[in-house]
Amino acid sequence: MNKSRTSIISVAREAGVSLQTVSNVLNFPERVKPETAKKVLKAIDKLNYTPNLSARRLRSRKSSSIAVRVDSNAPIGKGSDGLYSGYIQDEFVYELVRASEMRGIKVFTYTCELGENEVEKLSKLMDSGDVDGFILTSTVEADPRLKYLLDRNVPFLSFGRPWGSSTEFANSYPWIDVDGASGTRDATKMFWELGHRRIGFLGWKTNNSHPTTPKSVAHDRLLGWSHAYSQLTGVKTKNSNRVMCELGDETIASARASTARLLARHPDLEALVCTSDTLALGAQMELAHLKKSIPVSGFDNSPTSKVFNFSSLDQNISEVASLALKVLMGEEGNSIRKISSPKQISEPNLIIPPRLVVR
Amino acid sequence: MNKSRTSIISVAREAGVSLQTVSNVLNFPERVKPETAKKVLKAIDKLNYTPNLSARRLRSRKSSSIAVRVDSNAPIGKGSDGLYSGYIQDEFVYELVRASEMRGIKVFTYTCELGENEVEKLSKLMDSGDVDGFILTSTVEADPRLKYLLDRNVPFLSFGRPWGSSTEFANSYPWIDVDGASGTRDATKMFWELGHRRIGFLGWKTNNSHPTTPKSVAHDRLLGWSHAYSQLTGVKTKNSNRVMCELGDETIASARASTARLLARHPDLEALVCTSDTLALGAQMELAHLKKSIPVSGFDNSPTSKVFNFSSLDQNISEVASLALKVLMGEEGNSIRKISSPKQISEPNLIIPPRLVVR
DNA sequence: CTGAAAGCGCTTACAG
DNA sequence: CTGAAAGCGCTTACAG
Repeated sequence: MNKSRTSIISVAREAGVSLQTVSNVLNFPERVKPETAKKVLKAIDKLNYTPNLSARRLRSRKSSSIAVRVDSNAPIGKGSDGLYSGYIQDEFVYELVRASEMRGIKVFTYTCELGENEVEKLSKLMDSGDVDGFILTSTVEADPRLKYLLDRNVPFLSFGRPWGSSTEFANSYPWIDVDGASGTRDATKMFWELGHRRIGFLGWKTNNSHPTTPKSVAHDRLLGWSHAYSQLTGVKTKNSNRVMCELGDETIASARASTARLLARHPDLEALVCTSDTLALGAQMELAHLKKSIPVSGFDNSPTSKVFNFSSLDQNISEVASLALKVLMGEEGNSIRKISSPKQISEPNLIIPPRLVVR
Repeated sequence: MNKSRTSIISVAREAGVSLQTVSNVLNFPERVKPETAKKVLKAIDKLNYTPNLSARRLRSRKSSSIAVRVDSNAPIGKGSDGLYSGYIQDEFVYELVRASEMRGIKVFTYTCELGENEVEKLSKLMDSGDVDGFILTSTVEADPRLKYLLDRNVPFLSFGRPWGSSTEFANSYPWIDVDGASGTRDATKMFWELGHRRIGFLGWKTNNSHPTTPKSVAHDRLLGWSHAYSQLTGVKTKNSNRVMCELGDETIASARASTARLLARHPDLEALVCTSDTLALGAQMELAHLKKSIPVSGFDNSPTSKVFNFSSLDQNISEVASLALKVLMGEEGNSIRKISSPKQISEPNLIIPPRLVVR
């Protein structure tokens, strides 16, 4: 275990240079003459030297670390509104850790159970010097985390846009999100191009009465189908679409009931765009039960969609994760930059279209 | 942002004591007179002081942190043998982080894609002083991680016992696991007590020809049903059980085919114990297709089992996680202890029986 | 039980 | 481009 004794001093001695030169090779290679650097790197390799990151963090006053919350999938209806499946959440954490490794930063995880004060946890993580910023998921309107982070000018990014406009933070913080409308639009067009003409929609309940700007994930995905279908059929009346659409809960049972109702009204239905893989599975089951064979599409491209072989929309979580870090850290490098003026965020770039996977 | 300037010095000044006393209050409260401690705590509270953990780690030479790998669920057949579902893996990470918070330690996450050298990553994490130990999942025979960790005397624990006996590490490292046999036994007994007499089994393929000691997760769960059913029926011949059993892959399609074959041979089947929730779902679907109504049970108590309303076996991941830390850190405290003699591990305590959830 | 000093291993000014 | 000094904020010996 003499490795733990290998410090920058031994490397400097081995290479015949000063401590500072070794430090420069590690942190500012461009400041060091190539041949000197080579000597140092050789010594590092020979001694199998790894910098002590606590010392580095203490002195440099930056942790090169971020924190992300991990949630349990055990309770049904987790997260802000129970709409995001655990699959996406867990993939996001994985891709975030992966992207962070490529950027040379570390990811701390923390949890927050019902009733716990998450702001206090964020605050401790910051004040202890362990993290330089946060990645938020499942934000809600007037989220106390947003207020805390904005007030203290703590760098962060939210995966998920601010829905609703009543919140004071509506467009004042950095976020990245997946373009739900673009996804259901693509699915609708795909079915149309395959020759299907009666294309229905299965979605989640939403309280909004069809304004043009989406007010929730549920509404966003509904609008994608609605607009695309109106455009394709040339029928502009909202109601004509509405009757080909059923909204319910994120459960198999709800999806089956919705599908049954939809087919009762429209026995000539030819395809079904669904807001989630769960709903698509429910629809597929009900269709099988009714001996009908029409294609369905889901959302998330989860293992479920692969196993049950229906088309789905891949959220490109890997790209979302690396873009998240780009917002936090800039084009490259491994420093989390202070966000002094959130208004600089170029929002149009932060809505990622999902990728249609046809099956 | 003057909070970042709040150091132990300001606290000491505020409380009118020396630095060391403040440090003692934080780390060894028993060494400090109660009234002194009270003064100090008051000052800490007033100044909203949070210790700088990098400084603490640097000086004390311990990180009070562990690392765990996070995996993607995107590829089908992930992990060592594709048997553990992503659900359990992700729940385990969540529960581990949760348990760690209660112990006052932090959890770093890292990833490892195919072809990457995981040992190198472990080594960097240790040598940088960022972690004191590891939690391993999905270990395989002759796992290079085991060799590295054992050789270097790095504290670690594996979630998952060492299957197979050919490995040189077979019983020489600390692990914790779920008792698969106990689970399928309980499910079998439950069906028996409900009055069912012809209880079949759906499992994963296994290469082992029924020795008495289980050689894999697949085999372990098979034996649980097999032994319990023999005992209940009084029939000791292995073959009589064997014919009520079908083994295949962890897919819906395989489960449906197995179920169809089983029912063809045994039209009088009354219940079906399955090795996983996926298999149970497949069985349930095939049974519905054949208009049969017999109960099935699965394994993991995943959301799938809840949604499709069949009995399942909860792996008690929360308990597994806190026991994992107990192995690493002892009964209480927040220090990861060096494992000098692995033989001390009391293995019988490390197999956790799953909890049968009847639906 | 409490205090003054040393030092963990780096990086950051500051000189040359 | 390189070097000698200072110091990040703690905890750990070591005295009293």
